[in-house]
Amino acid sequence: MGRVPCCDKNGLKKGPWTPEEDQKLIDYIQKHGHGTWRTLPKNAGLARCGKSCRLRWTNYLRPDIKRGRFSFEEEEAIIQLHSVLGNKWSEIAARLPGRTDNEIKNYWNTHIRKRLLRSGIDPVTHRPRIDLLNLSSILNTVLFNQPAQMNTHEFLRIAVNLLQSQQLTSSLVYNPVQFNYASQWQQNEASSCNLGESLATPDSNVCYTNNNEQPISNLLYEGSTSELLSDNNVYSDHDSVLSTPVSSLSLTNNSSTIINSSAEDEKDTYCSTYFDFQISDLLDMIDINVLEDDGADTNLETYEEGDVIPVSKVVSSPLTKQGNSSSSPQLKVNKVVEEDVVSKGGKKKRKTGEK
DNA sequence: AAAAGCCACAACCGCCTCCAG
DNA sequence: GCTGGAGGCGGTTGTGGCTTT
Repeated sequence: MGRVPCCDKNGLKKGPWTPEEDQKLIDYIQKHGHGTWRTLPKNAGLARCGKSCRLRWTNYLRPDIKRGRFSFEEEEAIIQLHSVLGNKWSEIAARLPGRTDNEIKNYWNTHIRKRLLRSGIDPVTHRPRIDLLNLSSILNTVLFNQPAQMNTHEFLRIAVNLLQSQQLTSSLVYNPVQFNYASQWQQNEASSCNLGESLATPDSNVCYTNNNEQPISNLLYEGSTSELLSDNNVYSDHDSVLSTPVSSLSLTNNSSTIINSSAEDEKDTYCSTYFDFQISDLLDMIDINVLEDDGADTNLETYEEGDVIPVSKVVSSPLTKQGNSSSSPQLKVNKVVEEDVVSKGGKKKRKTGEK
């Protein structure tokens, strides 16, 4: 009773496939089909087990496999499908023609998952991470019980989470779609920017740059969702996207965007900056301005990374606010977000985008 | 130039379900 | 109805290649 074992593990080759082995497998399947994988290796003259042949074919050699970088649409689909299906890679792959479950799984683990984590999103639940949200209570404790000092990183980490936790549902930061426009931007070589629904924030929430002049919707090219952006009151200081690589950030209590400018020849920098825009990244890269007393710009003090900020002083007075913003507390980040160039292999190159 | 660090991904491992025997 | 192999699937790891030091 029972069947012949799939393969005798003794003497069967393991490890990377050689071009010769690949060609044997391709030739055999093109002529005969794969049939039963158990018998295929012997018939094809391969010293591999059937399972290894099946994986090699389905994950790599199959002619309908789409190789190369995941597109914006594919990345968006993966995130959305994962939020519904979880780690059902085969089901996700079934909805992405030409992509294998293995490829999607790898892409998730090496790219998307890390980005979600860095932005405070639990990659399993697609919701804000509880451990980060709890920082708001820590901040309250600091404020009301023991005025203390902490460095820039600690302060920002707490303050940002406090502000965001007040408006979870509409917060860009907690919407995984935030990555979409980064990818879109990169895909189109800085010629378009799809901010997506996640930027559709209430009218009262305003993001500003140093020189509020142009709505950021003016910067958008094809693929933009202008109808969602028209009331967002997100501004930049130039009117052309090609000459306005965005490289700094403003935060409000429930919306955010990247704002600033640099030279046209820095399009790649622009892309990279967008691509890696994360709140948590910013904490390592920025200066902040804090109003001393009544909100007047002249009273701004600039803190450098690593500086110690008296938290009680900062939060007891209004955080930086400009223009016709709402009365919500704001934290204004004036300085540069460094680009984070993703390299092929090896460490990431991190250059300063500071002008 | 060499060593170390790091990343991406192909491939393997082990478990589960299905179904032939 | 039971057994155990095939196929499918998700998790994990090994390794080549690139960057940094």
